[in-house]
Amino acid sequence: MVSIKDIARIADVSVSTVSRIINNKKGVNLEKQARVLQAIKSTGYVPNKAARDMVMKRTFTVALIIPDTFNIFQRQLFSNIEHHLQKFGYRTVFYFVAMGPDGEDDCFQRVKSERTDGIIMLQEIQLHAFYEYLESNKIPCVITTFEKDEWTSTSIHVSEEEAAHAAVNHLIQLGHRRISLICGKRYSFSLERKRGYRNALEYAGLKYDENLVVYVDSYSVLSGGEGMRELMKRNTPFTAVFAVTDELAIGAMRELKDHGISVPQDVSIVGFDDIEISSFTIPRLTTIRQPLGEMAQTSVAMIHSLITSENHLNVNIAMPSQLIIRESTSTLNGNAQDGT
Amino acid sequence: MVSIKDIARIADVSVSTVSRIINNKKGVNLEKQARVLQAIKSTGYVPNKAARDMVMKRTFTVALIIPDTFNIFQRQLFSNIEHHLQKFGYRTVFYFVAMGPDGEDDCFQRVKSERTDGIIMLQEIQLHAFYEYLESNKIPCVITTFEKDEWTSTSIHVSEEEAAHAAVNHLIQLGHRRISLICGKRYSFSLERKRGYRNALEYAGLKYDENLVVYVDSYSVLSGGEGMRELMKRNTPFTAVFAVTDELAIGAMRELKDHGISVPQDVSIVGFDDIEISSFTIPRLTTIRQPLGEMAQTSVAMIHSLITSENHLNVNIAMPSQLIIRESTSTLNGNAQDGT
DNA sequence: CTGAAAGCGCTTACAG
DNA sequence: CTGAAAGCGCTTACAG
Repeated sequence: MVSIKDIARIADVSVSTVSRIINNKKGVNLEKQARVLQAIKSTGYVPNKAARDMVMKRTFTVALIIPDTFNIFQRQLFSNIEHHLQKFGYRTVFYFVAMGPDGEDDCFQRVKSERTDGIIMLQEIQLHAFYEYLESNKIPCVITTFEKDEWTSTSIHVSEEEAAHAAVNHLIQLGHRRISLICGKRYSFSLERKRGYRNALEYAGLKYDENLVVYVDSYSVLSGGEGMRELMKRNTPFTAVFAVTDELAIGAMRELKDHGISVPQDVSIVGFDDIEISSFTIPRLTTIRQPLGEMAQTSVAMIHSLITSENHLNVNIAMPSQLIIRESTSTLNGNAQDGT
Repeated sequence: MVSIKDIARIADVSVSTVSRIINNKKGVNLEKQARVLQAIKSTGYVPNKAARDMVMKRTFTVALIIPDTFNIFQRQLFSNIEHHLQKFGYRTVFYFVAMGPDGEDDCFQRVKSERTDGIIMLQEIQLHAFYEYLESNKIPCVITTFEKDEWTSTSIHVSEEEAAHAAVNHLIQLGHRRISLICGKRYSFSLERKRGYRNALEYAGLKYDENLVVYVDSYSVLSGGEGMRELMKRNTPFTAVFAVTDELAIGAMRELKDHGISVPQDVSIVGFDDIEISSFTIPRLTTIRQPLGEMAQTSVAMIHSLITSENHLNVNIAMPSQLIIRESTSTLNGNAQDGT
């Protein structure tokens, strides 16, 4: 494996000047520069990243922390972030963290051992020591898709509660009164979306009914089906449902279809996230669009600023979400069924 | 940032013995061991990966090369691979490569600079120098989801052509004679699936008709819709379609629906890959299942073996695929329309 | 069993 | 403008 010494030898200069040329420092003899460039070209030499990282105490990479069970929205988001990061010259390393203390600990070990320049978190981690570490070592960190109250950091997110409120209110405006909720207990986004659901109900003078809410284990299409099945078993009539993610909504629609219940004629349904596939389902899904591209772009702009600037001013950015009305919701009319 | 020297000082031993303890070498005084373990615990010390990588000339990570436009199947696959890699103690670093020479070159620079222990390729790269580099530096590499003829390496894949043949033959068995193809020109898998389509037709004594095949730019749901739109413009009647990926098929189904054409009553459709969502579409999609889990597992088993063993025996593994019949295909009956 | 020393491949003051 | 030297944080022979 060719090293900087080889280049120095071939070009008949010192390693210092090779290093200078590689790093575009000004003031090198043009003739020598030509010689080393030639040597680099002929050998295909590329500096060893590990060596450079060690001495510079910078890695030019940022870590992206995400749940190993990432859903489609998160996937679209991290693709986007990776792309922007690359434009800024950063590499991205993904830390997929498994549920529970062990997963978090693995992640923590990696941040300590790999020393990335910064961190973007798409998932909450509980481990207290983690935040202490970031703080005491002044490691730039931006949180995206949620906020963390106990920890001041810059975060980029949508007003989950408000957005969910808008989704449910859409259903209420259409005349629905018995609105089910499919949600989960993990991750703050679900809790907040549930709160938005509840608020919208109360705001409209509707009673919150535990029988109309079902909790599922994950936010996948499969869970959406399970949630709907559970709901239908309960014999509590409903004419609309708010699913806390699009995937859940898609699974729920599938299950309804299997029971001969039509969307939106019999039951209206609204999701959350506006993932790609949601404009292609049959029927197309009404949902809340998160400004994915903007969130990604802002996240990397912020992490870059945090990495390169002296004063770490933390900001909390709430981005606007938008209700996208498509085909899965309609007015409650006379022949709407009970969904049972 | 605490280093090995700090631990040595705190525990009052040499850095050598700290290193020995960290790396679980046998034969260290138990009392000293206790002291350094205590020091490590109290300081939260974790070895610097960059330093270790440099001196050991190993990184304990494998690179996963994938197209930056990865589709859902590829996403499921790389998630799976990452997971298995982790079980073997490897880290995964993703190289998303953009289409074209620049993208490939970036990727090549990264493999040269980051020196991963091995490489798993989910995407073909053309650059000749790349393979020369791998070869001359004896860098283990496994290719998954395709084969590369000019380059002997271990590869894991499905018999694309055969599988496509089976998909189209299913349509033929159902009585279809005018079968469209939605495919692309990029990536070998599409070419091979097209070949399977053609073979199946000829095998059944059916004529291959260019008017029935449409080429799309990507393998996304969006492109599926575009392909179908194009097909319908041509006024060439068809009663069935084979889409080279599930996403294409899903997009095509959506487009048909918009034109009031029912699947499978009017037109039958079969996809390829069996991505998760395909069991939840309306109607559920008939498709070819690739043994995703097995492919992932085998890929990492092979790369691990290549990394750890002396003799690099290359193997070419063809895994079985399976036709999954669901709701999007049915027999051609009297009232089937022409699809125009 | 254990420490001092050399070395991995770089970058960066420091002289000249 | 440029080279010799020190040093980054590790591991691994090599003595003892």
